[in-house]
Amino acid sequence: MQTQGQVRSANLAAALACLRDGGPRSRARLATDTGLTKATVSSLVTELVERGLVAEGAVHRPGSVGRPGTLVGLAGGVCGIGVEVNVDYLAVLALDLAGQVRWESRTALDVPGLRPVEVLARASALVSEARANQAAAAVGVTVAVPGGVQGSVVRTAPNLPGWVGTDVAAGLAGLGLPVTVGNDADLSALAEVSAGPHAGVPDLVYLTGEVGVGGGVVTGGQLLRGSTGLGGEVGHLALTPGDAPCGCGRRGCWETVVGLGALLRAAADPDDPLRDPGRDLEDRLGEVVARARAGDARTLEALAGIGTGLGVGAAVLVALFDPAVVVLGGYFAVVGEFLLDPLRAALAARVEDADRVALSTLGFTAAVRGGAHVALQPVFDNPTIVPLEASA
Amino acid sequence: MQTQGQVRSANLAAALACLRDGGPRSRARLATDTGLTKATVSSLVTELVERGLVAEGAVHRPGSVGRPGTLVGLAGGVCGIGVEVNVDYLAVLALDLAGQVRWESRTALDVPGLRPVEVLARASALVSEARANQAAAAVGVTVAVPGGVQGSVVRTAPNLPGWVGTDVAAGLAGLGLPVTVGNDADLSALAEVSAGPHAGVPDLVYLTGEVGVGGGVVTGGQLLRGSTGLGGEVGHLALTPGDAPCGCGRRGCWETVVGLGALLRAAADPDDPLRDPGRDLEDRLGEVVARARAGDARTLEALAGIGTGLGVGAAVLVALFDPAVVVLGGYFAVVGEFLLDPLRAALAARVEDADRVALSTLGFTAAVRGGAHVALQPVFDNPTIVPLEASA
DNA sequence: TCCCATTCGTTCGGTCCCTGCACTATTGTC
DNA sequence: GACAATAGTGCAGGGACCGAACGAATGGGA
Repeated sequence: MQTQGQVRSANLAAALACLRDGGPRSRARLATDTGLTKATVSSLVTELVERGLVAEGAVHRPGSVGRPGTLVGLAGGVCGIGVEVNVDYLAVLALDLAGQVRWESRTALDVPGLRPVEVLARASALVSEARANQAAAAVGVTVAVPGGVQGSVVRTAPNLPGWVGTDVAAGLAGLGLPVTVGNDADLSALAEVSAGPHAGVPDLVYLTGEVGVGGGVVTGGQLLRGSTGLGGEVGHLALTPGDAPCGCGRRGCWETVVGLGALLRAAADPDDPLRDPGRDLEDRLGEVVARARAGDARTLEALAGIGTGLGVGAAVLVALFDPAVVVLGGYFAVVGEFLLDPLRAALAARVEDADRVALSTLGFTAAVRGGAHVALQPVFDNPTIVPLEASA
Repeated sequence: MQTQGQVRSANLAAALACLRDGGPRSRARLATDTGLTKATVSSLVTELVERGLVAEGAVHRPGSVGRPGTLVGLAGGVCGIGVEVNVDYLAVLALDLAGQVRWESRTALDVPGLRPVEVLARASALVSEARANQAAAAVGVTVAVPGGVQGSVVRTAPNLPGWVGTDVAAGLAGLGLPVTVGNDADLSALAEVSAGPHAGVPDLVYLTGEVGVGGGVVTGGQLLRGSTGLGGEVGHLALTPGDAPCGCGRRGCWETVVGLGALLRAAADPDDPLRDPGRDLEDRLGEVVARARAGDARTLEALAGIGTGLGVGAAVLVALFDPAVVVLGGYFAVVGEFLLDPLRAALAARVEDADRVALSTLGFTAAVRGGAHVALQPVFDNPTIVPLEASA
C-alpha cells in the first residue's frame, strides 16, 4: 500500500468481494456493508460496470416505503480457466466471476505415452476452444498436475514420471495469458472452500484417492504450502509400521494402506477382471460399488478396511490441522457410502469430534474448478487489471 | 481499506516494518526501499518520531561523496508485555519495539494450590512492577497458559485443571491494557520466528517437552489455529498402537512415548530420587544430563529412546507441514545433545530431508518473549494506536 | 583555496480520491 | 394529494501522496 491510487483498487476490490460473498444488493446496501459512503460506492460501481465485472439487475422491492434500489451483482464479463493434466485425460473448465461454469470439457488422452510438449499443445488447443465458445474474456489459466510443483515447474510426479522438470507455464505461453501451476489436490481443496457445501470454510482438509493418495490443506483460509511446497502431502505419511513397500522406496506409507491398489488387492483375486490394469478405472470402480451394493462380503470387508485405514490417518490430520471438515474426493467419494461408517468409528476412537467427515460433491471437476478459481483471484485482488471495455 | 486516512496508517506501518526487518537506515534509503517518495517518507518518519516509535541515530557515513544521511531506526518508546502462567512459576518479560528486553522476572509460585483469581492478581502485580521499572509505555499484555484457549477463556489445561473456564483477560482487566491469551507452545513458536536464529522463517514447527508435549506450528508466516483453536496440538497424536494409557483417556498418545514421564520411567527405578515428584524439575533434569555425560548406560538408552520417539512423530510433522525447521524446546532442549542423533536417524528413515531439526536457544523465556511480541503486533499493524506524545 | 558533483532532506504546488451535504428521484402511507 | 422514507447523484472540501525545485552537507579536483 503506497499511493492513494491503490486506495481506489482496494475499494474496488472490497466492493467486489462484498458482492461475491454476500450476493447482489443495492448500491445503498453495499455502502452500509462496506462502510463507504453512497457517493463513493456509486462511483465504484460505475467503474466496475465499465470493466465488465458488475452488472445492474432487477429493481429490488424491499417491501417497505421509499424508492426501490437497483440490484447490482457480479457479472460474467471475465472468466478464469482451469486445466487438469492427469494420467489418462485432459480437462478444462471456464468459470466466470459470478461463479457460473461457462465451458467444460474432458478429453481422454494417454498422457504418459506422449511427450509433455505434445500434451501441453493439446491442452493449449482446448483452452483456445474454451475461449472461443463463450463470451467472457479469459484473465488467466491455472494448470493442475498430479504432483509437486515449484513455480511453474513440476518437481515430483509419481504417476507421470516423464513430467519432472517440465515447465508447464512455458508450454502454454502461446495463449498470451498468465499461467500458474498447482498440485491437483491443493487446487481441489481450494475448490471445496470456494463453492459447494463447504464454501467459505477457512479450515478444511481434502483427501483424494487415486492410485496414490493426495491431500490439500486449507488453514486460516490459506492453502498450506510449506517451505518447499510439499506441505499437506499425506500419501507418504508413515503411520503404521506396516511392511507393504511403497513406490517411494519406503515401507508403511499411508497410500499403501488406503490407495486404490490396496482396495483392489483386498477386494479381488489377481485373476479377477477388477485387477485388469487395462480396463477403465471408472468401470472397475463401478463394479466395486455394484458388488458392494449386492452385499458381496469380500468387497464390503475390503471397503471397511479402507475406511478404517482412512480413519486412522484422518485422526492424525484432525489432531494436527483441526479442520472443520475432512472432504473425501477421488475414488473415496465414489465408494464413499461404504467408507464413512468404519471411518467415523476409527476416528471416534482417536479424536474428540469424529463427525467432521464429508464426501466431495464436486466429483472429478474439483481440480479444474479450483484452478479456474485461482485464475480469477487476481481480479478480486485488483479489479483494475481488467481493461475498461472488457465487455462494453 | 476504505478511506485515504487508512493510507496513512498503512504507510506508517510499511515504514515501521521496513525498519524492523532491515534495520536502521537513512530516510532516502527508506524511500527507495518502500517505493515511496522522499517527501512522503520524511513526513512519515516525523510522525513516527512524534509517536516515540522511531528515533534518529548517528549520521551515516556512506564512504562516498554527497551529504551523509541521518540513520533512523526503531525506538524503545513502547513495549509489549508477555506473561506466562505455568504449573510452578509466573514469568514476565517486557520487549520494546526495537527488540530489546526491558524487564524480565520469574517467580516461583504453586499455581495449582491457588485459585486462578489469586494467581492473576499476582501476575497483575508483576506486570505493574515491569511497567514501573522501565520507561517504555506498555501497549498490551499477552498471557501464555499451558492449555487450549478460545478467546481469552481457558478451554483445556491438562496440568492446570482448575483453570478450565477461567477468563484470563478479565483477571487482568485492572491493568487497563489490551490483554490477549494464548497457548504457551503457540506463543513460543511465534517467539522462534520473531527472534533468534530462525527469525523470519515462515514455516516452522516448535515442540516443547514438559509433563506433556506441546506444539506450535507456523505456516506461511501465520500461526496455525484450526477451526476450534486446537490446531498443532501434537501431544495426543495417535502414532503407535502402544498400550500406554494417557491422561486424555486414550492409549498410545505421543506424549506417553516422549513426555517427561516416559523419560524418567525409562531412566530410573521408582525409588530413584529422579522419580521423586517433590524435587524441583530443573534439578532432576540437571541430574539426567549429568548422568548422561558421565556415560551412564541406562540414562543414555532412555534418552536415545526419547530421541527415536521424537523422530517418529517429527516425521509425520515434517511430511504434513513441510517446515524449514523443527525447533525443540522445553526439556527437549535441556537434554537435546543426547536426542539429536537418534532423532535424525529415525527421521532420515521416514522423510527426505532429515536435517531440519534444531534446539531452541530461547530457553524458558520463549513463551513470554512470544507473548510480548504478540502484544507489540498491533503497533506494527497500525502505528497510529500509539498516542502522539508517547515519549516526547 | 575554491568550485562542483553528489547525495540528503525539506518545501510547495498539483492531483487523486474519499467525505459530507445538498438535491433529485421514486415509492408507500395517511 | 401531501408527506415520509429510501435510492442514487452532483459539488465543495480536505487529506495524503507525488514530482520538482531548493537548501544543506560532504568529497574530490583544479
